Amino acid sequence: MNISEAAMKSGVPPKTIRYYESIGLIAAAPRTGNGYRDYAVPDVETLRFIARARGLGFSVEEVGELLELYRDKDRASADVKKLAKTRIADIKRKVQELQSLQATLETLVDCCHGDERPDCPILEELASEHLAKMTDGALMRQLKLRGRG
Amino acid sequence: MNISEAAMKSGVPPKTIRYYESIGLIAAAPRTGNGYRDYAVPDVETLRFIARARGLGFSVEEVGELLELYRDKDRASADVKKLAKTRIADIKRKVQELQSLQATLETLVDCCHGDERPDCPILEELASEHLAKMTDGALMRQLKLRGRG
DNA sequence: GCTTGACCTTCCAGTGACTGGAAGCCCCAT
DNA sequence: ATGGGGCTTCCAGTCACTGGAAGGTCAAGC
Repeated sequence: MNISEAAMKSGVPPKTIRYYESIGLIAAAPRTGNGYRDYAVPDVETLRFIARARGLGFSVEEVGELLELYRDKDRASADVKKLAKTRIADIKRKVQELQSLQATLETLVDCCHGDERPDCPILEELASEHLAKMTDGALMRQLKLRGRG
Repeated sequence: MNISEAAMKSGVPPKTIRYYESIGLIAAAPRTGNGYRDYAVPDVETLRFIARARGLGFSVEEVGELLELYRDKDRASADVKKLAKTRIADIKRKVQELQSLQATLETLVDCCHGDERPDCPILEELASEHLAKMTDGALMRQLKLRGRG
């Protein structure tokens, strides 16, 4: 089948399939006489596997590991569990971070009258030294987390 | 003061300060005789403002708006409040998304025996059609959210 | 047979928000 | 004058795609 059919059946856009091939996440598809990529049912299954794992927040690199593990008959399920647990820990950290962000913003919004008067508590808070220690910590954690979620 | 001193006082790394200048988030700093960037106290304050706003999860573009609003004497605090509220909504959505991801992963991990046996519920779930509807929805939302946090 | 339009191919560039590194000045202390 | 740190610029890379241009291919309709 053509790439667009594989895309439809797997839920992975054609561009992304080509991209996955280009980075070596999936093997290069065989070509038909006209040079078109030719996919079979197992390829679509692999793509669905990838889509699900990505949907669960695994990075492309981690998906690569999962695929290896998946194909490896002697894989230890402990490895997979470990990968999933790491992900859960990442998510928990991220959620906490976001919730403290949310609390701060909500406090700010609650203090903001929100009419046309030019003095705004949010901007004042942003400009003041007050928030500094708090958000610098948050910023640092944010910076370290970045590229991870 | 030199860029590294401004960096230390503001908590924004020199590279990042130059980057902010290059994208026009901050004005180009005046130069001393030797071509070094020369910063004053208000510049550091601006950088701290930026650092705090970024720490609160505002995108660089949004920080630009906040800075404009901050400098604009006739700004309406309603505009700022709106921006903050949008951010809160974004965060809430993201948190929910992450929590449902977490729940799914935890279910999977709980079902995974985690020993050396090669059959692993996580991989089976990933490979099966079961999870499809669930994570496809998550994937789609994920895709739409991407680049937003 | 020709056109049209929808496929497919490749490659290049851009996203956001930086970060690393190279090459090359500049300044100060020893 | 030599060393070690500044500073400057620009280029490239990160992550996971996505958009678009330029061009080849295919099936349908006239």
